[in-house]
Amino acid sequence: MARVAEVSVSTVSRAFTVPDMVHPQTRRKVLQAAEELGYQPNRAARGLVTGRTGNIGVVVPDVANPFFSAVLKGCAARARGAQHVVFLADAAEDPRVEAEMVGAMAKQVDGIVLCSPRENSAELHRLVGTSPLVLVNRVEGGLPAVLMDSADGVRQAVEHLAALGHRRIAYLSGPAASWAGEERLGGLRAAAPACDVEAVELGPFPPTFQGGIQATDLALARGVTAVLAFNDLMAIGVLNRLAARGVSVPGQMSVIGFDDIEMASMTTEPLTTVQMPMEAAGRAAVDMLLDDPQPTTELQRWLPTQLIVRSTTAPLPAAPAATR
Amino acid sequence: MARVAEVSVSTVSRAFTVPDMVHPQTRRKVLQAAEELGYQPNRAARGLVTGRTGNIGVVVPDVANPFFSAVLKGCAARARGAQHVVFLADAAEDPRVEAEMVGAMAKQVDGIVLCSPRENSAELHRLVGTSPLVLVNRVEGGLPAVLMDSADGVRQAVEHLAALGHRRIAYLSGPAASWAGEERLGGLRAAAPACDVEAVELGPFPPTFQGGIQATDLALARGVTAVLAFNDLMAIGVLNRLAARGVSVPGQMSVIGFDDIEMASMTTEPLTTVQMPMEAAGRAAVDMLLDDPQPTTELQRWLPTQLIVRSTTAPLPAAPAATR
DNA sequence: GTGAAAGCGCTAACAC
DNA sequence: GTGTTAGCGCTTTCAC
Repeated sequence: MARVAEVSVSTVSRAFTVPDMVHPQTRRKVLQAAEELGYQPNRAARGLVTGRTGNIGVVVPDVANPFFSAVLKGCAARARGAQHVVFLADAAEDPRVEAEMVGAMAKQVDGIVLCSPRENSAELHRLVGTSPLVLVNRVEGGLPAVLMDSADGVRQAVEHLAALGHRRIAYLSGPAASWAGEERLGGLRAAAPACDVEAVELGPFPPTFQGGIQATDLALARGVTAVLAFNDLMAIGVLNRLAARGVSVPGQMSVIGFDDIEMASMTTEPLTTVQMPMEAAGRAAVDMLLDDPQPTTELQRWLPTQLIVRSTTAPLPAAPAATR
Repeated sequence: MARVAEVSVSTVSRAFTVPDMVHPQTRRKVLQAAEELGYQPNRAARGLVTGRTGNIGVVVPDVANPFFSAVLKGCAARARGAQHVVFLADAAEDPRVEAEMVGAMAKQVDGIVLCSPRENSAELHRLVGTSPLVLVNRVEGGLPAVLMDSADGVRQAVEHLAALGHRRIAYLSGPAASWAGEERLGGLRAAAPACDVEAVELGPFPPTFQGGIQATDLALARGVTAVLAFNDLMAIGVLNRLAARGVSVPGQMSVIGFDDIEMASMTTEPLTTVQMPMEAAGRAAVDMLLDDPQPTTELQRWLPTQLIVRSTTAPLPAAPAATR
């Protein structure tokens, strides 16, 4: 390459890294030679000497889960904008694999985004030594993190239902160990009394379609007029089971989900849901990893959630006029 | 590291790459020191000298699309099994980005899996020089590829409908440029006459929920008794529109989708669909990239598709007994 | 079985 | 502005 362009290797290097430092004419010569040869600087070799690889790692529990693939998409988009490539690790929901993958990527990336890590506190802190880390959807000690304000989402949902006249609603919780789940529960316990509604906490249930089915019968037995599910998948299960049991939505029962996976708006009854900004979270995480020159910046970045009202929520027929 | 273990760097290297070549006792010493220091060989540096990076690249048009995230998951799983890590590129449905990403990854990977590449033939062949390539869901010149037998899937679907007594069915085509679409059309044109059914080709439509809505009215106007949609997303749109227009499924109209994205089985009417082995395709692609010592192996790997019959297809009420 | 030395492709001083 | 040189962390001859 250097030979073809008739310059030294350093000039080639400079032409790519600090273009203003080489004579415009020389630069042209180099770039043209590169074009002909299809030459591109070897990023791995570059990383070896600069210490910066131009790669960022992303670890998710399951790529096929739309929640995580959305985060991943956000990461990929921002990484590309910053001329970085992303290293993906699918941890298959296994904490050990998670740690192992972080190790494997560590030396090859400038930082790692860990989505909803399943590992325990100690293990997590051990990994920090390996490579800069940013957590998504989990808080842990003093580690930088991107969080979504689930608690506020719950508040919005509860206020919405209360305004519609509902006075007794069920919350269907997801996995017990989930950080987001804790947050939501907290939000619920704060919002319910404030809105003068009674919250019936049910669960934990698996955060799946089946979990929703299972939860529905319990909710029905408790005489609530509205249901707030841990996520959209569960909410869709609820919708299904309610239909099967002849309960009309939103006539007899209002239903709200969480996450807003795309398909939730496509069911026969478009689902009222609390939207989680997953792509934005991915982007924010990469941002924190990359343009954080001074580590004194805010350690946690909170992203707002937003209630999207669709056709599965409606006023209670017997509800008094909203004058109050 | 070498100092801590009190051996030379070469011995450390050997302890990791050719363990049998070092004295068991020395090996223990090295491994133990590595454990203490949390040392792991730098894969990038290793790649520099061996020429093998231990990375494989995967580029998809859109990670958030469940079809591609499934393929990606397959790739990631197999890569991990082969001690490789995957480089992900989300091309954002843009052919130029696709090419650019291939270039960026080329020197850093042992091979690249290109999923449903949007680029033209010439560009694709140009990229081959950069790095070993395996295509998924597209055939192109003499390039190695993993394909799913869509044509056969259509045959199964048509046979199924024919056996149920349907004699006039609509096929809702997706994007005109899609290779898989061409395949399916071919399968349709072969299977329909053979099964004595009349196929009404409609479209192209966008391969989305909306596309399905749009297509439904056309299909209804053509007096068909069954519909075969380009993919599940469209099929769900169809289901929706049919419900809105008061057409009962499967009573008055049978509906079949393609892909089997997970959610298709969760709608109120679980969708009959032709299942595409997306994860398997990802695994196969990585296999072809990695354990292909002799490039004379089969160039194309065909994966079977399978019709999953669920509740959106049923016999035509007026259907004659299947004696014929 | 182990060490010394060369070199993978690149960047970063340091000269000129 | 440009060339020379050292060296990033590793593997791989080639000695011993």
